[in-house]
Amino acid sequence: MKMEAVSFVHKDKASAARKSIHDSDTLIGLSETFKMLGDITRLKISLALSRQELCVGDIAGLLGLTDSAVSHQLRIMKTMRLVKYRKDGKMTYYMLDDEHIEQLIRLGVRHVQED
Amino acid sequence: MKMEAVSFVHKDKASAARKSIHDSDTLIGLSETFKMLGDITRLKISLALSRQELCVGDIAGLLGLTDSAVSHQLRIMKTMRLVKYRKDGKMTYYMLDDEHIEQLIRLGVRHVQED
DNA sequence: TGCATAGTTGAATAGTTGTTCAAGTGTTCG
DNA sequence: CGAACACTTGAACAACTATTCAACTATGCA
Repeated sequence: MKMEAVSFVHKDKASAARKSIHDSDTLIGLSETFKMLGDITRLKISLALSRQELCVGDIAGLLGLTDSAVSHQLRIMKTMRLVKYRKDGKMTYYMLDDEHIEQLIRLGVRHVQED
Repeated sequence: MKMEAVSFVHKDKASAARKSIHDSDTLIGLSETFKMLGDITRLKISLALSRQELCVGDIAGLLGLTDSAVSHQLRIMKTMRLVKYRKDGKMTYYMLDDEHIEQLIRLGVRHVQED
């Protein structure tokens, strides 16, 4: 017989756990940041830009993708503030927008390579 | 006139960038790790488990999901080594498998909350 | 043994996402 | 101006993925 819609086996643990979960906005931002790095193309782009700015064509050549595919991803990464850009004549140079991204990748590498 | 299939505007920068890109296995592992945290349900589960172990039903109750949905995600997280578990009678208690995950989330929060 | 509880699993479905292709913008240079 | 270059954009398609539902296993308890 259930007296409530949601029954917990461990009410105490559950309420402690609830405190660990951030507000909805932070949560959505967090998952979107991880989603950005969860795609292998965007991850490669992030790594390629970790040492220097690059133009779209160079990224495409480097990763074996079309300019269009790269441009689409860069647009997403731009709106998510992973990259910023500067224009110089015909060229658009992209660079990482945030030092956290590099730290996230470095920490991720440790997770993957240990064990 | 193109003399090669792939032409770079900046050959020097491109070759420098190439060095920043990890081997294929690391890259795949990395993107899969980020993909795990990129889903908001798995992210919430990770956060819920960041302070204590929980059973499937409590996670489901906490997050407003069915046991089944949680179980499916936990299976994926288990194979990706994000969580481990112990069985005690009817119950299965899940916990985080790696301290890197918590660090990744903390770093991600900084990225999201700082402008 | 029988029944409730706790969780797992497989199939199906609905939604999301990454790439491609074709067409477009804006800039440089002769 | 006109052609070439360096992207950008929108639509369409294929692939992937998260949840649901129903059926199933396994344990505990009366």
